[in-house]
Amino acid sequence: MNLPERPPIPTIRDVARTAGVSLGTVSRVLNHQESVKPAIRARVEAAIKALDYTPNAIAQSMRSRNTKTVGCIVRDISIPVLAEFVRAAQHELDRAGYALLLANSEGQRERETRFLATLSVRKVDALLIGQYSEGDEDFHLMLKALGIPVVLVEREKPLWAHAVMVDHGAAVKQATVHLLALGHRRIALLTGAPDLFPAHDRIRGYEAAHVDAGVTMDPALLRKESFLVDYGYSQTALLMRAKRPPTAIIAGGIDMLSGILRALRERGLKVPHDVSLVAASDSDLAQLSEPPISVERWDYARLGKVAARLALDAIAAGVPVSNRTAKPKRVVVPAEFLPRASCAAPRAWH
Amino acid sequence: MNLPERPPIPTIRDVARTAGVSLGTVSRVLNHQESVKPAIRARVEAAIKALDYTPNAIAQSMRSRNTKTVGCIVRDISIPVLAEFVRAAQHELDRAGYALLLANSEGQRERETRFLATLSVRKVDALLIGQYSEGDEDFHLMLKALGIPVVLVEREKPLWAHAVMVDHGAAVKQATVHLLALGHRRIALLTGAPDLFPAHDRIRGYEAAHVDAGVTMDPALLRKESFLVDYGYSQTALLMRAKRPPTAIIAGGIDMLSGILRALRERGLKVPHDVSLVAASDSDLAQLSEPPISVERWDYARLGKVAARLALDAIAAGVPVSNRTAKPKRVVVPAEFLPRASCAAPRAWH
DNA sequence: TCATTGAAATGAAACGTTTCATGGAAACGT
DNA sequence: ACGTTTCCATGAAACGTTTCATTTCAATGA
Repeated sequence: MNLPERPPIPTIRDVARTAGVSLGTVSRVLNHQESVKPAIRARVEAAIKALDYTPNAIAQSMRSRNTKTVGCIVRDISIPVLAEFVRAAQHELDRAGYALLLANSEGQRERETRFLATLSVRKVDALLIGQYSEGDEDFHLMLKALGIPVVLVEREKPLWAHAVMVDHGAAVKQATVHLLALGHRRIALLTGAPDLFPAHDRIRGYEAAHVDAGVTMDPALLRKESFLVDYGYSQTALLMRAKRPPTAIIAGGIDMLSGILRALRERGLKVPHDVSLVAASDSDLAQLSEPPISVERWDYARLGKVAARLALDAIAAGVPVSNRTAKPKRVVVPAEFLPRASCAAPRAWH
Repeated sequence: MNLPERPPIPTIRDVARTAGVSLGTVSRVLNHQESVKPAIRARVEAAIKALDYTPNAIAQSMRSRNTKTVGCIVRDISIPVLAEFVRAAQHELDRAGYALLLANSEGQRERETRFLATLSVRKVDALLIGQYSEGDEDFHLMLKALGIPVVLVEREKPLWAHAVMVDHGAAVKQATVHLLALGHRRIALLTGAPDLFPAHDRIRGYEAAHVDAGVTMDPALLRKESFLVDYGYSQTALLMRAKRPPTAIIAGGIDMLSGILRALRERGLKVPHDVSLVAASDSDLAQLSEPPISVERWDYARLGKVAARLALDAIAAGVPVSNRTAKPKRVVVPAEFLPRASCAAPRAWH
């Protein structure tokens, strides 16, 4: 019978006993590295080695009231740009000894709130989140109630939170300017609800370019209801079968490109012959399409790294909320328009 | 001065006091739901509501010695197939009240071992891992030392661990049969080191198809050193400039397609005119390429779901390792070959 | 030489749960 | 009415740390 008993995991108490010192001393050797005589320190370290002791992070968290863990809620980890974000954030957190607790909101408020509760219970030290909607005051209160630093990803509200965002406005403005210069006068922009930062920032760039060029916009070409790939598909299909279709389409959602391409293929439309195209993020698909697709591009990994750094800094700075000295930090990552063969003069000009 | 003091977070003790019962009773109301009189239960629940009490997960973990957390180490979360895996796993774990702690190994043994240590210290309840190398005995010992259920992802060793894998052998065999039937006699397979399951399983299918058809293989066409996209690029370039290039290429790495396409483009080679092509996973790129690329396909999300289920079941089953009654479970997710226009008869036959 | 100091080490008290050995009361059989 | 069982509820003891008020002890100054 007698099962091969797994030897009990040594505790700090065992270390203290082995080294012939007190608990407190061992603890000080482990952490603060404060005043402890070299001779004693050596004894303790020898005991640690001998027992192969590692501190129990749970017990440490229990007492010290921090978990060295950061939560992360993103819309969909399977979107390459977001995956890259998570990857970079995890890397940076890891370097600081922090772990990443991940969840997909799938763009659902209900999943977001549920996960917020989970994170609250688990006492994570900070939160990275790209929320479902920016306007929801109840949700802002829930965030505040967490009592931990919050770093918004591509969101501006609530105003008290830190945030990291991409300069979509600049990139889309460049793209629009480029298309206008090519002679396009009917440029469609497909993006999400304008209460979300990436949408209204893109719209801002889109409108600014038109205004600068003195070109009036057709409101029917500004589609602003969803970032999702299916929306890219359906709106492209809709627009291209309209009486006056656009001569160019700017995708304003990071994973919209495939939907748009599918819709165009199904109607037998050629890029850029029938319509010019700009995607909202670079990807293998954009690069290897025939022709290659122009894109809005930024440093995806940098976004994650910056978000992680904001979180770590805020944790280090201590009590964040309701401390009026601590101004929220806002970092805007630059973005640019990268023209490729998918943009050409509209057909009428040929 | 006086800062707006955040009201102290209520503990189980406060609940007990408010409800006028003992700690143990509250605990029983919260967990086991064992015998506790309806009247008392109601009092306790009222107190919980009144105080807006939520149990502290850290303290629970401390005492109950489980963290309701599962660790996950993957090569690269930014590879869509793996992202989908993680997403599905997280979803399934979440349904069971478990959180997912994520790390990228980036295919480096050093990062794997470091993260293993992190997970050990944090006392996760189980681990999902696609290791860097299968043969490493030291690493197997480290895994065993964790003392928790381990679910291998696309790996077979160590033998005592649970595992979930994809039936690459069957899919690649189908693909090879298809190509052979089209008349191809020089089919290249680009894959990873054969000590890793996805590589040797694919090789098995590749060889089986050749043997069945009585076609002898050219060992020079079997490239088995890496799953990485760069390897796809370099080997394609190499093979296509050889004296006797292959007439078909099978990608044996989930993110290799873009590298192969790039190499072909650079040499001005057309698919399927100059070379037929099969990718190792489906993707927007494969579907929207001109022509669409044939793929090995399986249910990516299912893989993650199954892995999570194996982990949860193993956790529920209790002490897993060194218990000879508990046989490791091995689940093979079916895969199939999906022919598209990228496969055609070799040029000589035209 | 003797108080005085400061540094170094100690021991006990938290942290917020779960669990377990008790205890008390109600319900039962005789 | 009395012992026995059953059912609920209790209170204290863990779990493995950190921290803080003490104690110890050697070094310092007068």
